[in-house]
Amino acid sequence: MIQDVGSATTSRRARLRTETTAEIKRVALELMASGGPGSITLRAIAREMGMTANAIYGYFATRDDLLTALIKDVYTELADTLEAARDALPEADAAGRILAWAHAFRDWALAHPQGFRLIYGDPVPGYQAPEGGAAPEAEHRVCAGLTGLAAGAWPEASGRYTDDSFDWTDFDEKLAGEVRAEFPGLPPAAVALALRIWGHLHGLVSLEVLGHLRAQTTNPAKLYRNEIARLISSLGLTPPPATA
Amino acid sequence: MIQDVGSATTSRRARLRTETTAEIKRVALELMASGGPGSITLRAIAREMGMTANAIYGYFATRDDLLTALIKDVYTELADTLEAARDALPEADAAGRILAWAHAFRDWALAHPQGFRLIYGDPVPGYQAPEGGAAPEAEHRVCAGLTGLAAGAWPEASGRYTDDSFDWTDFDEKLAGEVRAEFPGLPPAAVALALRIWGHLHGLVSLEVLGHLRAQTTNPAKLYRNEIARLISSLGLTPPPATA
DNA sequence: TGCGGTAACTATACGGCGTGAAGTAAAGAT
DNA sequence: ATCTTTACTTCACGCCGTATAGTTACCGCA
Repeated sequence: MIQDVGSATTSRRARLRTETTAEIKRVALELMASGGPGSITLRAIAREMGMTANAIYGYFATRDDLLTALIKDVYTELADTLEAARDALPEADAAGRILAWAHAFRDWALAHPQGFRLIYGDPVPGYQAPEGGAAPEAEHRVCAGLTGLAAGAWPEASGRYTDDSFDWTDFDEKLAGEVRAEFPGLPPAAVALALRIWGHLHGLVSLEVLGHLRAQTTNPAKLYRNEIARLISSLGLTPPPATA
Repeated sequence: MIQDVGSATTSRRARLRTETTAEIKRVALELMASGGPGSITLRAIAREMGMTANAIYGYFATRDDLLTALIKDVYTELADTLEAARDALPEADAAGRILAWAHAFRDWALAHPQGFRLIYGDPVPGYQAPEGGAAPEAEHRVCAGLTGLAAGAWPEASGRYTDDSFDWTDFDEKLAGEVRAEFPGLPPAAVALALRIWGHLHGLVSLEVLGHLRAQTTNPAKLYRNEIARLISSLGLTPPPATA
């Protein structure tokens, strides 16, 4: 059973440490999946791992630190999923990419409702997000990805947004810089469009996942499809034929 | 100091009971306003009232029951606010009513962020909403109010929604019944429109209030105004001139 | 006027929570 | 072989919701 499993560059200690950290997060996500973000508890995690709750303090300074790490991981996974769905279609297919992104978003949220709550809901009792949100990086990626979608649609859509009076100073400096570097010539109105798209998608999905739509419609999927089709149309693109 | 303050129909006991119930809720809302929904605690309420935590069990069977009552109250207050803002303008001014409703929604959310979290966020640790949401009635009112807005815009907007394939069975039976009674001739596509409008507004406002927009835009108000203007335009109505 | 019922409230207790302080045993470094 | 660091446990504190039992004060009725 004695064998060399680790690389030579990391010590055995560091390896064990990494593995234990990963296990803590894995167990925490399991608890969340079965009981919601509120059931992420140091004591429950420790119980599951055959440890004492205080042992976790060797890996995370506080429960909120653990939650922050989890939020970052889950949010990053969401961003990966969305970008993968978008990049499965050619850049030229602007409408298809928006459609793919939007459905990937809803599908992910329905498949991981507790993860969605963790990211977008009020997470847990007294959790306070550390300065400017827990996962600004992933949030930024999502926003930049949406701006990419808007940029793809801009040739057709720009004519409908000439009366917008947005300015680069209306947006986060870092975000604006990235967008201007990646899409030269794209006006600030396109970023506003991206954020509005985010609002549309997030609004319907969060209402659905958090249960506020259940009492109104029996067919949230149809509502969402309709929303996306109208969104694509409003950009001057051709929506795909409706499917049941 | 001895005087008759209550009405003859309610006993002194019942009066005190009502007052105490109201005080519990009032203190709970104060705690929420200062520390978020998570700091609504039976013990904290009792402390504030100079009582024992267990005394509250005489008024609410459980902490979740209290939370449910609070959600209902706050949601009802929101619905009142929205309807009042809408009804301040004549029915003929469809665009103005949508505008008023939308801004009342955001203004309320920004003025009562903790109330917004209570209603729309994941409320508190282990809170489980009792069968179909805590405040189905207020939720219904909001939805019906939005449908009223859609109905007001329908003469101008209907032409853009002829290709929608919504059916009355796509919506909650009770909601559909009310809508058909109040707005005869209004097609189910108008209810879908109302829900989509809700999604738009809720999406941007919840992103802003829950802090997910802060890292992207420095001017969420402008973004929201733009969203509403485009929404009104997309209905074939004339948006009001933009103001700073 | 007095008595019985009941409503309102307290006292005590249990288990669970995050977290701090102190101690222990094993692993690594020298 | 000794010293240091790491991983972990034990104990403790003050929070939490809530169950059970006991106490007090008021109300209606004789």
